[in-house]
Amino acid sequence: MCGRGRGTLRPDDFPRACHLNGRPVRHLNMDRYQPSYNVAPGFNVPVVRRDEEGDSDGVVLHCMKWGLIPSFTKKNEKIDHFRMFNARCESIREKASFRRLLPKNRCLVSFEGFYEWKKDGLRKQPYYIHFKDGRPLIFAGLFDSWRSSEGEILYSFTIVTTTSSSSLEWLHDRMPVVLGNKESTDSWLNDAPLSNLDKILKPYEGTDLAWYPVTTAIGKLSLNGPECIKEIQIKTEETKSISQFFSKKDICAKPPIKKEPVEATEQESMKNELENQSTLENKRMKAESVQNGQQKSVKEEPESQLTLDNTTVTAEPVQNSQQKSVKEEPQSQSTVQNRRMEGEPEENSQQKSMKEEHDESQDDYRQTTTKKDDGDNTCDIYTLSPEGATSSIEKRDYSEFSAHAKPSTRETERRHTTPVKKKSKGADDKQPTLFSYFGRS
DNA sequence: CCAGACGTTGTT
DNA sequence: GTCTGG
DNA sequence: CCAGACGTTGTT
DNA sequence: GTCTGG
Repeated sequence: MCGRGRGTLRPDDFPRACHLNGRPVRHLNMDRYQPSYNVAPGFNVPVVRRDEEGDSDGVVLHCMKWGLIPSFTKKNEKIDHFRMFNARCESIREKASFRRLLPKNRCLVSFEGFYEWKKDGLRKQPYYIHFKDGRPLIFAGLFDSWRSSEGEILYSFTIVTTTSSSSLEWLHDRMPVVLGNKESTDSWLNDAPLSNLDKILKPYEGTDLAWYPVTTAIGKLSLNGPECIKEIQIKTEETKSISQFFSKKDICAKPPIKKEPVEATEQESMKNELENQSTLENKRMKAESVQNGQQKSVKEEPESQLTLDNTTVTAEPVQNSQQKSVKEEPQSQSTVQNRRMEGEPEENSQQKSMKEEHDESQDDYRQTTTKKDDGDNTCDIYTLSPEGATSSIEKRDYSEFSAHAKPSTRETERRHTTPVKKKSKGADDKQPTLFSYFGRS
């Protein structure tokens, strides 16, 4: 589990997401960071760890390789980042590779979301799991360093996993340890004693997680743009027949036939337009991409939205039946939450190289604000540069982050989200609004 | 004493 | 490095 | 994590 | 199925 994630945060987002406002932050190897919607083990990923040098309360935003390479790895041994990209919390105290890291080598890993493949017989359907309000997830991590034969020091980390929360059991039996508040992140990062570990290395049972199915094309790492997190409609046997009935051309694989919305609400169709637009743009900036028949079929299927809706409309199977139905999937339906993508295909890629070890003093955190949606969702995010020598930035619509927190459409949004104990119509849960992290800086 | 392992997934 | 197995 | 290969002989 | 590569 947790072998893929979305890592498109800007460097400045990490300390804030980890509730480290005001503390000195050193940057290490951040020039290696290449944001991607499809991050896998072997990638360079920024983690936050304590700074042993300098100020005692300082932290380091340190770009490391995902996939632990223990320090005792043989010099000649081939390094394999896929062997230990996860660490079972049940075994970190025993296993030699992890145990030694517990005292002083803990770190925080931050992804906006992660992907999990649900096995349905032969099919494997990936889902994207994220916070409703779009704030990043914080995982418990452990890191190590290894000296290669060339004298190079390789830093790497692993993500601690635990059993799945009750709301995600239907998807998978394991999930990353999600540190949901400042108390837990501070505890993991700073607490030397391993006595309190059991308290924080538990499945995240908060009600503010959400998920939806995404294209199976994310299996290929070459797909690494926003289309990775575009919600798709599940193809059940039923839907297949229906869509076949309405359009035969699908099987004949004709040249690009523009979409044919069999049925779509107003916002749905609008969403589709936006997404089609963005897809084109992405293709343009993408080096290779898998652009072929299959991917096309995925996006040119605005139809099939109808069937799934009945499931949810009827009633939320929440309440008590929830825990029993491990088999059944409280899975997706159409959510309005992901109306993202760039509204303005402006290509304002400016060069900005992140400097090593550069200390920033951007203390304009406004995370105290509780403003909801001010309508301004544009800000800089990092996008892949062809060769990754330097990171380029592109202006685009950032609503994908905050859209999840849209107060409107609450009822529909609630479907694919963590079941709530009580379904009182009033206020949603008590989770703090933190998406202001992403206000343009 | 030395030698060898040291890990996670998931498995129609 | 550190633990287990022989 | 997923995707893709999975082989030999003999070769200008 | 199993191994390699990303």
